[in-house]
Amino acid sequence: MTPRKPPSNTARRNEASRRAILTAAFDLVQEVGYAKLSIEGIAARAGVGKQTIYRWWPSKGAVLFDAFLMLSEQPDGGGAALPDTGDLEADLKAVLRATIEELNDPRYDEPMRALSTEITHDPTLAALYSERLDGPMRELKKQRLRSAQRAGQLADDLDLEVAVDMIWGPLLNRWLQRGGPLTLDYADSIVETALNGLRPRR
Amino acid sequence: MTPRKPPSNTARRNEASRRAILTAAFDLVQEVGYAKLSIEGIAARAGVGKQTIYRWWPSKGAVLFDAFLMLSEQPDGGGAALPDTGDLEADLKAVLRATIEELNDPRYDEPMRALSTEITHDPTLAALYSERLDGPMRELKKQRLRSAQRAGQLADDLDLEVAVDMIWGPLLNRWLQRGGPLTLDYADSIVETALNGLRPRR
DNA sequence: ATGTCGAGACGAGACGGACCGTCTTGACGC
DNA sequence: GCGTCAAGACGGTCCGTCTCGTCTCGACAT
Repeated sequence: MTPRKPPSNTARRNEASRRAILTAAFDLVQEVGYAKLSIEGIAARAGVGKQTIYRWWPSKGAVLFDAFLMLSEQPDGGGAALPDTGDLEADLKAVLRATIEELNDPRYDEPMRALSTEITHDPTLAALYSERLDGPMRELKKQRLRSAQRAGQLADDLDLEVAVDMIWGPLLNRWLQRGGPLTLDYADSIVETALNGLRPRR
Repeated sequence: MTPRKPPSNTARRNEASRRAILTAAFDLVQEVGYAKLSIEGIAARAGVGKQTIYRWWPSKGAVLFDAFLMLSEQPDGGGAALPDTGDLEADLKAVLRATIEELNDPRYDEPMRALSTEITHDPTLAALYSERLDGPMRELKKQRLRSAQRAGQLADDLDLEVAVDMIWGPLLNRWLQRGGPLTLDYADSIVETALNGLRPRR
């Protein structure tokens, strides 16, 4: 029984193949849709042997995840902060509007749906996503809310985890479940309603 | 060229087979998971020919949808209303807690995730879901909120569509994306925060 | 009423094709 | 020489279509 090391020997790894695979996966899922995305298709599109994919990734979802990871690490040097003009409501509306436009962009819609689906059905991938992709972005959101909280614009005893869910949850849920059109007005309504609450204010 | 009627000839349809297929689909997806759910498996489990499934349903998702439809139409005579004791906050907490316990129930978790995934990737199925399953439930929610609105417990100019999203969206999104544990405390926090808003109240 | 008959739905499963995940080959680079 | 690489063969599963022989049903004639 050979011990068979885990595939952590990343030294000899071909970086060009890795990038080609991730790019092919992202492009393919957008073109053919989640249901018809296959490892064979990714390998063919990337000009790569199937074994090269199976050697380095445990599942289709893991490939997709790394594709997103590559895109998210690409821009500047790390995490740009959310806008902080002092006007919390305007800042949140701007961010939510941008999110909506990204979700409505056909280049990202299908790939993100695919990743969401993999996360839905794979707790391991979900943990990875929570740590590497959603986590940092979520931290930025909480940071912006904390700033507002210090300025007295948010309740002192507010649970920021819940607050983030209250603002982005409705949006993401409507998008994933196709519960209605994602319009800019909708973004504004969410922000206003979240900030003011459902009860009458006088 | 024979006119060949559309398959609306439901008269000759075998009701026993239909029920066996839907039951098998629901049970199987729970046992083997969404990824390994196959038409062949459903047919075998139901003791039915594959063609009988392909004859009446256009996709695996449609079968799953009908399985949920059968379960939802099973209980009493239609739509039981949401509790209305006059205490909106308590009523909403009770409903959300019940929802959480259902989402945490392993008998329903996997099947509902599967249906959600199909909806995510199939707009036709999403429309059907919105009309036949989510729609009626959503109507009950709005009805309860309207009652509270008339009692002056909710803002007069509140958009009830947005309000429903604000209350149930965060919960469903956290569940689907595995963004954290679904606890009863979380349900309470959502309700309280949604009602009061993020801003300080004085 | 009773018998005949055609149309469909039915269970079963054969069929070609797509993709799975593993394994083998020979070339290349460290 | 050893591990990765591209390429692709391999057995297996499931796809969606199709072909069987059986059955149930309704229409029509007797």
